[in-house]
Amino acid sequence: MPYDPERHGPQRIVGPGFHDKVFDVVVTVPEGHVTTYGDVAAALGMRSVARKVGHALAALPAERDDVPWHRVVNAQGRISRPVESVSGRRQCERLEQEGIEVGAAGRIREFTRIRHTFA
DNA sequence: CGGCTGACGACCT
DNA sequence: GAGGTCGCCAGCC
Repeated sequence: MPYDPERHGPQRIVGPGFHDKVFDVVVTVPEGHVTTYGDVAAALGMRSVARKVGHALAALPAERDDVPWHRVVNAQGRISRPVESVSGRRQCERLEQEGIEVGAAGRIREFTRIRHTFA
């Protein structure tokens, strides 16, 4: 069982430290492009924390709607959530909204071409 | 303080 | 390509 406000109390609004750094990096991903959890982690100087990048985005507060979380996918060029899930469908929508096509099983079309790296 | 948990990734069959 | 294994480590109990 993941987070349950009924049992664990109010959710932390703004994640300290690491979460904010993740958000700062993701904000720089240009529209029409995508990046990966691993690339974001590498941009932070910690290639090994790709999983934590995902965790940080999962905890993205609603008021941080300036963060283009939907442009972050996994290294296989797929969205890392079931397409049938609520967040999965919303990610597909927002991607296609800016011209990025999402194929079966959440596969990003032209992934290698539109992939953004932080050089 | 110690254990658990993953919006992951690299490797191997 | 499609699975399974193992390592990773910041937050949260």
